[in-house]
Amino acid sequence: MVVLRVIGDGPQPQLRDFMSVEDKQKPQRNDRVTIRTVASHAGVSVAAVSKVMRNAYGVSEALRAKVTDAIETLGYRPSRAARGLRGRSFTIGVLLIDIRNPFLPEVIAGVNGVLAPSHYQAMIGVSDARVQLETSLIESMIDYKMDGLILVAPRLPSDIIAKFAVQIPIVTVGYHDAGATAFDTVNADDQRGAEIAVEALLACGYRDIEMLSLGEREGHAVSVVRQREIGFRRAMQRGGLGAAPIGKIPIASPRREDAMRKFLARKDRPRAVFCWSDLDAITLLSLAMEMGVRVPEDLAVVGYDNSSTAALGLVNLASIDQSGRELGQIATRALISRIEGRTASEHILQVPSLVSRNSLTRFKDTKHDG
Amino acid sequence: MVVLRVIGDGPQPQLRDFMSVEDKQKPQRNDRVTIRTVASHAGVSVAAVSKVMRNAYGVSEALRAKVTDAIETLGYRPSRAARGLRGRSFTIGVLLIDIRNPFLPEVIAGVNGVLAPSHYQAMIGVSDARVQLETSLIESMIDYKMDGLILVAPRLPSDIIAKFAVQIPIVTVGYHDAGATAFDTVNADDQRGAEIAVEALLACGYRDIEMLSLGEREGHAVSVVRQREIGFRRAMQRGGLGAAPIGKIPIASPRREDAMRKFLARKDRPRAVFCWSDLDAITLLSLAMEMGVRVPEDLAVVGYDNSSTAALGLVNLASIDQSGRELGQIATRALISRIEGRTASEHILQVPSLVSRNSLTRFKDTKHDG
DNA sequence: CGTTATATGGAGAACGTTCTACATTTCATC
DNA sequence: GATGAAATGTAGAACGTTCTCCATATAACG
Repeated sequence: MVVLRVIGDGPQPQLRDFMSVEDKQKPQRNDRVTIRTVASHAGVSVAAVSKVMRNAYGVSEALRAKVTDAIETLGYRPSRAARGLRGRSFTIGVLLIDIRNPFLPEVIAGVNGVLAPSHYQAMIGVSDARVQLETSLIESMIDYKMDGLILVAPRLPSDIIAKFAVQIPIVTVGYHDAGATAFDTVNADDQRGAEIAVEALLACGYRDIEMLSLGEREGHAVSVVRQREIGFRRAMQRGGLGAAPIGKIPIASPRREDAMRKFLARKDRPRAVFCWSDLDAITLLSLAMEMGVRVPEDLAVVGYDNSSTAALGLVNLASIDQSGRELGQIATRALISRIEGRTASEHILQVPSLVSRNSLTRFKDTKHDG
Repeated sequence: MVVLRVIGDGPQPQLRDFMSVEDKQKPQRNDRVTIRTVASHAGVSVAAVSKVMRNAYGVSEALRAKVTDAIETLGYRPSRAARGLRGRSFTIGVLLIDIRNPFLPEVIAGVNGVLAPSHYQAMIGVSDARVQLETSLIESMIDYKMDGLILVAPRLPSDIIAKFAVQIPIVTVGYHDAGATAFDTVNADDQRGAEIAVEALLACGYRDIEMLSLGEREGHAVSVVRQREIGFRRAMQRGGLGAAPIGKIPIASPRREDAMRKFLARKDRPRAVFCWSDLDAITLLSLAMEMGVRVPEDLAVVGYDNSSTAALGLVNLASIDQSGRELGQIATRALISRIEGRTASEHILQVPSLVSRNSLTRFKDTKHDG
């Protein structure tokens, strides 16, 4: 019985009440190979098989061979759920906010690369940037008996993360709290990254430089946005340019482009801009083209993230590369280390680098008044 | 004890033998509220609390109130791992191949949107497009006792998916096997999408049209690539243009751009091209710009996916929109329906639409020889 | 061979929940 | 009040694995 439906429009099938699980329970899968099957096949006890699986002390080579042979013959795979109930589930949870963050594919690739040779598996949960949703997702991961969590650019306050870290090992990526004692942080040095951007602009001869940052909701010093602002100010001061003007792009979507258009339309628009993230920098480039602002002749632009879109010939955005892949790798190793018992916190900063492209070339004094 | 490390380069901490879990086991968390705590607090049995949690038959309002009150007072959250061992874990696994697929953020948003009001949680696993890795990830999800799986653009043969579908409810997205009886398929009508692209090109006056598709590894009729080719051929024939030339972009990365450059450099290059996916269409636009091929004057381009990058002013790619969000929603509802007991398979096709942009405008006979 | 130390494998309970069977209570009818 | 049907709440076992304790076997030494 096959149903083929074509949907152009029309009503969607109604989703029934989720809580009514009375009518049909999980069908019984009676053919699963369990630890009992293996023990029986190998002629040993269940506890012996478990000892072999856990690489526990007190297993002879003869027993190990018998059990391993039975496992291979039967194709036994332990239930992660059952394992997690008493021991380890060999699962690492990764929490992502905003799956479109250009950073993320690389981080995930880094995580998966480190875990690939192991028995660990990464499971990803995607949340919106709301404290309640993030909290709920972390709780679900704990309820799942995952062995540890990597939180990527979490928006939660430090004290809430610390409360969770009492329950489960946690490593954060893209979260600057070097004072945290209950969890680890792994970051690109976002201050240094912004400094590098400014230094590159200065080296190309620009002096009239501003930063475009993100609006007020990202108020905490732990956020990458604030860190990049700090670095921007420091590099501007160090470059002898006392003033360090920072414009804010509102978080609310319909007004972001308005703010960028206003920036581009300014009579006193600077000659160079460091934008806090590629996502916004690329939008800025698009609007600049639309409004007849030439990049880099009228406005040099440096972004942050070195996203794959930035590298497109059509976009050609100079950008700070924070190597998400390496951050993912480092975070994963740190988490495994925590799972294995380390309690002293570690805070790791990786130095970013600039990838230069056509949005940033040598400054030319090509005044275009009006 | 805080450790702060800055990494520019240098050796990474060595990852210890994962199988040696002897030295340190999961720290005991003795303060977790369990079903026993709730039962004790409410003065009822464990089974009573379980019945309330499962919304099972045979629960009085008085008992329900007592238990619900205790649950709220204690902040009880059931262990998903323990639940999955006998009943449902209320978890849906989503398997993604290639996290950069422009389709995916929308699909995930659709899935999460449907699940948000429920007790279900989506957990995502990311795999490379290799049968062994995909298989291993699906097995892990089964071992985790997830209630069902959504496979997004899987590369596995149908019979392997069917074998898994005996063990766990499965819905596929972006996988055209309308004959499958063991699992559901939810797709954009990729044939129709390609037809729409060709029809739009014809309507704009183009007659010299080719398709750029993906190379031979995507050989199965279930793949979206083949489906788009079928639609292309049909629409070309229907438009009275018998020949339906389809060029192939190799899968291997360094040679993809070579193939596109060769296409762009052809003396007999067509006046319009339908590209199988935005990812390659956007690269084609970049190379066209670099090689002085004007879009759309020399070459009109239509992509597929309506990715967010296609919408950028800098890119401005006309593209077929398959509404990943809706596909995610439909797939999720279908999966819940399967989890609740439906065994008859369903195959759902959603009609895509064209989003027109500057890469596709009215054909003008502006011959530029040489 | 006897003694001591160490290694090994298994019994039984734990982990946190769901499921089944059924004793008891409640409700409706005469 | 008696009878029968339906509703209710609980006891005990199951789910699949890990952990702890300890009886026994093995190895080393005098």
